[in-house]
Amino acid sequence: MENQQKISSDKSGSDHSSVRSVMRALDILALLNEERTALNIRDTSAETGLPKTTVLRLLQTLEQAGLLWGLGGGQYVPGPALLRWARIADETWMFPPEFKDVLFELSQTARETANVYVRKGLKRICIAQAAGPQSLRHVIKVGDELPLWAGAASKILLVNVPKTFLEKVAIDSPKGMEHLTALQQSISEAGKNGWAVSHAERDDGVSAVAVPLLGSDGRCIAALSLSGPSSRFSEDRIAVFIEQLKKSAQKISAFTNGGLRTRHVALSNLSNNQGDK
Amino acid sequence: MENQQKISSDKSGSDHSSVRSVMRALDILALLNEERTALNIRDTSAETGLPKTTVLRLLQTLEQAGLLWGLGGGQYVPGPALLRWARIADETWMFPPEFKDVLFELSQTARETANVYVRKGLKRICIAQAAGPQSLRHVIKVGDELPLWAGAASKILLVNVPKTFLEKVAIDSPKGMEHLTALQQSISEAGKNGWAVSHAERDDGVSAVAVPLLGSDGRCIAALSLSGPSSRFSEDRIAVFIEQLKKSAQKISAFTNGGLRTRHVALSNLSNNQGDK
DNA sequence: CTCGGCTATTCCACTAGATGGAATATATGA
DNA sequence: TCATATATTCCATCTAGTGGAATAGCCGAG
Repeated sequence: MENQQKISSDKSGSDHSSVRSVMRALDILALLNEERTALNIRDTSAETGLPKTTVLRLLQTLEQAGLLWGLGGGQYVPGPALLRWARIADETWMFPPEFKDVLFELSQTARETANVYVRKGLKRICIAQAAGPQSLRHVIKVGDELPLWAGAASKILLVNVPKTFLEKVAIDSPKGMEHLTALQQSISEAGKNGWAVSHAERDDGVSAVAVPLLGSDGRCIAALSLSGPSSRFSEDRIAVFIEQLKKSAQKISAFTNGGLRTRHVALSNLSNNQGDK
Repeated sequence: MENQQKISSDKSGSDHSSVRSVMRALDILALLNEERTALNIRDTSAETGLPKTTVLRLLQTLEQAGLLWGLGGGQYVPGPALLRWARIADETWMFPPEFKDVLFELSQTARETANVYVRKGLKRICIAQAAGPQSLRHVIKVGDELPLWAGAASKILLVNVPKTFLEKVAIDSPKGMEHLTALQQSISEAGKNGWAVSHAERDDGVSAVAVPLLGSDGRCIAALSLSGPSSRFSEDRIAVFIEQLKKSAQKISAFTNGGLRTRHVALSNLSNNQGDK
């Protein structure tokens, strides 16, 4: 469970067009995770709501592409082509070692999980993380997509976006449009304070604190957050977290010259995909 | 160049069906590699032969899925969803550390690149490798797909496959069906000897030696090879290589109990996807 | 060994939806 | 400013993906 990330359900700003079969195929692929490492036709069909015939065809296609490896008997496991993508992903999204160091250090001193998120359409995506040392910890993995309508990091990422976009975010939330005012409220606070907190907004019992990572132009390019069980996020600890986060953010800005970048693209270029032109 | 790996051109045994648009989308994605980390419409259109309109739509679809990240202005770079794939790939295709150790050791003592290949349809795929120490070396990356009609490793992987399958392999080669007899010849030799060599079969100036990795049932589940410039593959060095390869293969068999496996699937299960039932 | 239930796989008529040519907008540079 | 090259939108056409139904294949129970 937990994996409700049907990609195609991403009714984002530019949801039009998009080749259906491709989306479907990728949705199927997205069912895989660390626990679920094999797909069969019946379950896949049930989980996607697609007719078995269609599922079969798509699975076969993915197999031919090497993304899945068919074991026969309707069993499909992650295929070797993924290794190629892994290489490219690691290559492209490789951050300077200092970056990881700072993240790790932060997770250790705060004793909570540290994450970095960027905004993408109506989602935020975890692009880096360091797990906290405690056995009860918040687990988010690199590459995971989370909604933008909840969480401390979201508030940071939404500072200064046009209202039209906020409306889309609100619609995406369970409460729908009613969520808009609350959203605006907390975002403007985040903008004023330079940090944001959240308690059980998406998951029960999970709290988080986040601060922005700023580019050289002063614009927010990503959010740095600490998250864990609400029981460990008391008022005073949060104050401490904020200081630690700010310190870490500063360190990162320092060695990146305000230009956190992937292997080939400055991250600041990436924040322009909202649906606004 | 070098990257002629149009996935859809894989007219393998079960080439039927396959959703075209999915294949096309993945073909486009496959244009990316470590050098080429951005796609625009014109080039992509030219390289795939697809009309620009179609390319645009597919790129947008891939963007929505998070596999590409649109920078605007027709520029697309690898997206964060790849990170998720990378995680799954690493998780699934993780081999025991000893395996890598043996590979590395082999590459150092032989001073050539060591690779492990498995067969998949009409291709062989590199699933592990350790680069040789010399500056002039043969470079194959994990995840790369190579043809089955050439190379020492191919011969090893094709021992004991039905003739009908060999015919398909031959057809896949540049020489077509004429290649069949030569293929059968070298394969039967490989079967007898327990090793195989190749000189400039696919790339000019590249030679290789390969031996099988055997499963507990004695069946070949993968090929272990050393490859490099032909100038360093003289008769006597080859003899040495064979010994080193055999020794390494034995070590691997030892700690894997003849059951080299990915995280969730024994590799021996994977060799059944040929087109034979 | 056979039957019953379950799942994968093949078949095929239908039409949703992908396609791509042409027109338009946008950026770049002279 | 115009010229050129590229991205992007539009829409009539008809391919090719779809999914319901029928078949084949696989256990496990009786």
